[in-house]
Amino acid sequence: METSNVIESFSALAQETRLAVFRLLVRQEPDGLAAGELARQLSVPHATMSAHLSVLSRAGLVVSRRQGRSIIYRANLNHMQEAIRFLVRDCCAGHPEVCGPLAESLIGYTPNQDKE
Amino acid sequence: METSNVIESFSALAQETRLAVFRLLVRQEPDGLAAGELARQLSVPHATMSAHLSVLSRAGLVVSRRQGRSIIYRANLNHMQEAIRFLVRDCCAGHPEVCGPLAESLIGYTPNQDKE
DNA sequence: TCCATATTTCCAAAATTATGGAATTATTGG
DNA sequence: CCAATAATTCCATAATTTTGGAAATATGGA
Repeated sequence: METSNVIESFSALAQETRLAVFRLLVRQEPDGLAAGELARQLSVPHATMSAHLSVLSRAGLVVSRRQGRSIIYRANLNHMQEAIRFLVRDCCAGHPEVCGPLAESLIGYTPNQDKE
Repeated sequence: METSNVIESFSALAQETRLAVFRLLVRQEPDGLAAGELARQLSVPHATMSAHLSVLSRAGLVVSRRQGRSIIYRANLNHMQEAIRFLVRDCCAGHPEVCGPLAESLIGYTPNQDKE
């Protein structure tokens, strides 16, 4: 992933509604959610939600497909994976004391822990 | 890490100069770099760099200490680690097909690979 | 075809962020 | 104390982002 896309992706997630949308879509995988349903669940006007979805979409963080009258949005987990990889590479570069614990926490990961 | 700080951190990194500053500081660990040196190396006016550093600092991504006339900035790797952990938790939640490969690439990490 | 539903596009106002010269605040050396 | 160096703060301008009502576009069913 090149830095211009990294910036676009961080910028997309650096907004309350959009971060909430992305997190919600991750939890809805692999089904996704319709645009209107996202607007309703997050109490955001249609036009505003549409603008946010287009930002997330341009960044590559979500993908959409039409299904009847609705447009279903899904989180693009591969893209997120690439973004994380970018951060890890820069962050760990020569600093295994950071990388190590991260890797451990990934290995020991169990889906049940959901605390902040 | 709470979502407000996550947003602040992403927002801080979602800007060309600031992302460059952070990456440079990671490579300079653990010595850090003076504010003026950062401005010079990245060809940014002092006042502008100072504003960017204060954004990174407020987000917790960098820390600073005075040394004589200079103020030395360092990357806060622990903070970055927390930010990555947040992403991974949301991204992997119930999706080991994403989490697994990430963990592998962390385990198999060697500092020499530096491709984009 | 006509109507209801789902979304997006248009557009303009409000809010936030970025920029950088000039002034101000610290620190060190003579 | 004074001059030089290093940074930050002040402040105004420019640029970008966010917001959401109203209009336009697309789809499916009667």
